[in-house]
Amino acid sequence: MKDVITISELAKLMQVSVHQIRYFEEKGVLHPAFTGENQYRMYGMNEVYRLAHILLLRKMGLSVQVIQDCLSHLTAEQIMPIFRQALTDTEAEIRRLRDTKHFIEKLLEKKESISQKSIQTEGGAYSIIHRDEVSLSLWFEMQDAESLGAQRLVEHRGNISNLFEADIHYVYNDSGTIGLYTQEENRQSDLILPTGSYLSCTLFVQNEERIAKTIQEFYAYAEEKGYLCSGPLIMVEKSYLSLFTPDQLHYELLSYVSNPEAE
DNA sequence: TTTCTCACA
DNA sequence: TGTGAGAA
Repeated sequence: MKDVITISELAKLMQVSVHQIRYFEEKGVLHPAFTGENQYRMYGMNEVYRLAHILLLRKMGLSVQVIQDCLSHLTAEQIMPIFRQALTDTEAEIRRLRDTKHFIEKLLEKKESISQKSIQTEGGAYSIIHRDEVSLSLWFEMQDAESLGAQRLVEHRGNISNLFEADIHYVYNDSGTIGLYTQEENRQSDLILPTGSYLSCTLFVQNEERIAKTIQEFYAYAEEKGYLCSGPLIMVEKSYLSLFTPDQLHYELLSYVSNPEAE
């Protein structure tokens, strides 16, 4: 009696699916020790080790084709660069996951900080906040808020990575144009928002038409409270916050205030 | 239970 | 690179 096991026993032993074992066979990397009269595949210790190796290499991200090469004809010298590449790819994957982790942390942080915001009015939640210096790079300029469409995004794509994952700053210039700025690491700085106090209004709106009205209300509020606003009006779009309320757009209006102690 | 095949993500 | 379903 030969010391062999069936495919389902092998699958259970190595914690893979029966399907997967047959798939490896189809690709030529793992063959049964022999096939019984009933056409059942039977596997021995050699195959157990072979499968263990295959699974290790799969874990390293190698394709089944490359695994086949490694386990058949390649020399140790030929295998080394393949493993070095696997290391490089793994490091890239770790960076990607770390970025995703940072994004999720930021998401939760922002959500919580907004929930705690003060003075709720009809138009939005107003507060005076301190902001550290922010360096922005110009993405592109447009004539008015309505001219931002999908076509426009496609035109200017490429200049920017991870669109909509980061804050997008709309800066209203005196000339009437609107500059779209992003906060990109190691890019040239086109606009510096100085450190200091800002009047902030966070708003969640169903449609964009509401925004123009809110901007008026924003300045009316500042005047009523006696705040001296200077510099351009900045509107920060936080599209990722819509993950919490998909039917609403999330913005923060900001204006530098030179007398935060007013009121 | 296992095999094979086809469709599908 | 696998998975799911169905028939034998």
